[in-house]
Amino acid sequence: MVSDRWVLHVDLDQFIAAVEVLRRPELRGLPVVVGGQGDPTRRAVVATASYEARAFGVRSGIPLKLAVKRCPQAVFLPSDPAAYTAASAEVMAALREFDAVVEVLGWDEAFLGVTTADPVTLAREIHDVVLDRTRLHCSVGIGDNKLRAKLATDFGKPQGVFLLTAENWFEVMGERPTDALWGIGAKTARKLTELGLTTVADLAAADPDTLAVRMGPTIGPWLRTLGLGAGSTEVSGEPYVPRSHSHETTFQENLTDVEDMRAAVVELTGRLMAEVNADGRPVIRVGVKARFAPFFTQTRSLTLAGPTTDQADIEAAALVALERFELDRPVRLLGVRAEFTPPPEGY
DNA sequence: TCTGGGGTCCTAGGACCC
DNA sequence: TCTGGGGTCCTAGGACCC
Repeated sequence: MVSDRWVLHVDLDQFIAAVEVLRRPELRGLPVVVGGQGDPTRRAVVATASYEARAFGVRSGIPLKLAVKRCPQAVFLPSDPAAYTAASAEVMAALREFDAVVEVLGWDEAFLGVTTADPVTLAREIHDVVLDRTRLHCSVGIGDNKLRAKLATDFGKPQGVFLLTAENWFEVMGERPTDALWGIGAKTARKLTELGLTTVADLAAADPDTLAVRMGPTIGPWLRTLGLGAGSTEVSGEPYVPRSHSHETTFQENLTDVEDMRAAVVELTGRLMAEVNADGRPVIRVGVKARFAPFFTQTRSLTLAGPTTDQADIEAAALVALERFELDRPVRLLGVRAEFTPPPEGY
């Protein structure tokens, strides 16, 4: 019999830009670029660009300095995480109105595990309810597993619905490059090309043992399952248990004075402790990240003598890690990370 | 043009122990 | 004498995602 269980992937359209336009209606229809402090002369990258700005080649992740070159008339706005968190909560509340298991993936996306004979109609209802409750548009991907649902969403954008299953997998995805898959980026795609695997269909037909030798015993065979469109169907509504927290900052001017670096690490640790204390779980490991000029990143980390939430212990560990770098080079970024004890099995 | 910030998971080498 | 094998922990780095 045909199962009526489906995975839906809901993804808000240009979420951050859309939230900004909601509170500044005069910006509707204009190229809007959100990122950093909203100052395109500073070191920062684009968080989200409106569709109007994307038409000029402005995309997430590019430096603001490049964005302003490509689209000088764009409106640049500072990133306001609190506003996006609040809007996200409204979206997730709207999704929970449905008879579905909701697994939140980020500010602007979630999986829904549903049972229905008509997933397309349900997907349209989800769009309409989210729009009604939040005035934000979304797209919905429908799949017979999470991977296919996630990939389907992009074909539905904007404001659309797309269905991707075992039935149409190779028709839709077969001739696309491997990095169209969720989990394959530029580096892996290049390695696969060296193995003669350029398309999703190539990857699906590849020898798992060859992949294991070249890509690793776990990742190699897993890559082939991606090519086949296989994936988990388990949508979990369990509350998320973070494995770590971190804070990092890129300096507008590189630091060269070690005392300034120590002060930055102490400041970052202080901010980190606010979240550690909010979580109330002990820290077992502390790491420091340094990015040296021109753009070279290293990490140093250490396991604490025992699990602790003591700020002095954690700060001391961060400073020990900092001293393990060669600090006679200009530093453009410092970060501090705290790792918690792993959650018990089942999370 | 000069490259953010917050995360997750995997790999691999060396230390250490039996 | 110059040589094992397995298991686990620690650490650094890589890749990916939003």
